[in-house]
Amino acid sequence: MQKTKRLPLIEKILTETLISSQDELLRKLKSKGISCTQATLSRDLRQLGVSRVPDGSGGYRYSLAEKNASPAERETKLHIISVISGIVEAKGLLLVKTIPGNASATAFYIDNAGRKEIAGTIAGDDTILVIPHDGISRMQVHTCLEIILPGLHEKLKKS
Amino acid sequence: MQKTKRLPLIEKILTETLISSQDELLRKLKSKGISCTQATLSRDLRQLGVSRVPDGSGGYRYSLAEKNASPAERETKLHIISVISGIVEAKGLLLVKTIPGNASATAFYIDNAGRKEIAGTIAGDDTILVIPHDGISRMQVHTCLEIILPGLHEKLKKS
DNA sequence: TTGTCTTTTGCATATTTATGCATTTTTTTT
DNA sequence: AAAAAAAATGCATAAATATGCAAAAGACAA
Repeated sequence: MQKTKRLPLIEKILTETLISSQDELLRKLKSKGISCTQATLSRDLRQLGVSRVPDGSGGYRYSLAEKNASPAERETKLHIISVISGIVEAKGLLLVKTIPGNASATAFYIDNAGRKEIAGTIAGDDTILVIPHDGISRMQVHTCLEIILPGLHEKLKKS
Repeated sequence: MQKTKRLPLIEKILTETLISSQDELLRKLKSKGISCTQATLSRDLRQLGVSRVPDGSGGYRYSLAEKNASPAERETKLHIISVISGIVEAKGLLLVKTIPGNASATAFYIDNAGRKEIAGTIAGDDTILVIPHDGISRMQVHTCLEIILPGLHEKLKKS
């Protein structure tokens, strides 16, 4: 399944390059070894929350919401990612492990992302319990976290 | 020419209502007495810098850049508008009059809008000189200012 | 493993959005 | 005021994007 590779790559491309159509993105992806159809991209972009904004000179560009985020916010995100040591699943819930003392800041960050997939979080000292809403699948939670904190899924401990 | 009424109305509608397609916006406009075609709307939205963003539940919505702006920023805009007493044209340039002492803050605001139509501004105590780039028509400058500070054109002193 | 259920994906196509061109309206110049 | 230039707009259509449906791939439980 390509999606777990594709989404992060799309995010990366969008931050590094000026993309103005899905076909253009499609070609960029292919040149990096990932190929799919425009239909799939359309769905990916929606899932990633990517918006299409006028570029001010007659064209359009695709833009990650982050672009509008302040440098401080981007900083925070990187910090949060660096502080997470692993993810494990148990009882249909998700446990995010951080280095000691960082759980509550991380939980706060996740809460504030405002994703409707997540009902809430409970943080100890180095562990966060992420509670998904009813009807949200494990897969949806993963994708959701991947959107909030790209690259996170690589820290998933398989059971 | 409807455009001077249409653009501000579009902005108003977008801040008040959730719009998810140009046709929907078209109908809303018609219900408020302004009618045009989808083609015109497409051009308007581009000019206003309106972007189309995933709404997080499978659909899309049109969003003014402002939506992403902080409340403080919106506050500032309202304040700036309230402080402008009039606009006059002279020698192909634009003079914006403010209440005394407010010119430089206003000029700063205009500069920071980052519009390419405007080369720069010079502020005194209660007057700002707005200098458009070569090749930018009076009309373009007006529209540009209308985008930065909606409602402004009503303060234009006819010559 | 086998069958069941969920997710991902492509294909074909519907829907939506953008645009070239011609026309009308507005602005600017003479 | 008349002529010339620029801008706005609609129409028809091109281009881009989204989506229903079916097939394939993967996850999961028994």
